[in-house]
Amino acid sequence: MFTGSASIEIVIAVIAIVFFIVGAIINKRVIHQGQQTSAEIDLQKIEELGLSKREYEVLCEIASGLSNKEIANKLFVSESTIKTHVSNVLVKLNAKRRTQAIQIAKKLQIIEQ
Amino acid sequence: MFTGSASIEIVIAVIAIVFFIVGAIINKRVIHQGQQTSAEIDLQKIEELGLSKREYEVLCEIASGLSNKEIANKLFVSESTIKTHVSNVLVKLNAKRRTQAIQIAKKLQIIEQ
DNA sequence: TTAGTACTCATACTAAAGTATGAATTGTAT
DNA sequence: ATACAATTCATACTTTAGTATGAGTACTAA
Repeated sequence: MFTGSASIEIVIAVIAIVFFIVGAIINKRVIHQGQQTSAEIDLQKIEELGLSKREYEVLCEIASGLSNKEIANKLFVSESTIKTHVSNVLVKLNAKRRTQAIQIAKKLQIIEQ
Repeated sequence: MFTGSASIEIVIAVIAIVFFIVGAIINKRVIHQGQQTSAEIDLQKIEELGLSKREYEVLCEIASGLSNKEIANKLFVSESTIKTHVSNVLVKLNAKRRTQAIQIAKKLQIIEQ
């Protein structure tokens, strides 16, 4: 009886430890995969903000440090078009400046860190 | 015997699942703590760039999305002083604009991501 | 077909950012 | 004491950024 209940406890302890470790390892792999593959951009939040495809493109170029003229050249449109997009982005992100828009976008996880 | 072994298996299964989850949770917390603590700002690179204490301060405020006037108010100096600092920061980081300075500073790991 | 949305562009403006120059002050190292 | 770096500030200027408004085009859903 003593030996029996003791062996059961050991078995349980071993199982507990093994699965504790397995859980930790699997969790680590999942997180690392997540870090490598997805930059974790919240696509849903982009839609919630009402950002159009083009506006989001412009936001990303702003975050990469480009001027309106440079963005215009890159996207093959006029600078005035970019200004329109930028203004819309600022309203939708509730930002006063493009630098603030970058910060807000990072916090909302809608652009790369 | 059937009921006995079955109940033991259930207990073992429950313990396995519980410790699997516990292992995963603890692992996640450890990782998150690690992300919080390590900001990994390259102080040496700041010196190499020749950024002064005040210039670096201004750079950080730029990155947080503030305007020159807002930075001036925060640091209790005139806007013209901030403009001087900003110009110096741009030269030292080899940036054309403040948005580009933010990007470069992030790549050099001299500001928070 | 029509209403709506997204994208485009222009013009005209105001505001903010950035440059250039010169200068005064302070603390520090030689 | 003096040279030096850092910080501060101003004035004048050019360049970007951002706002406001109106309008044309294209695509899509009702």
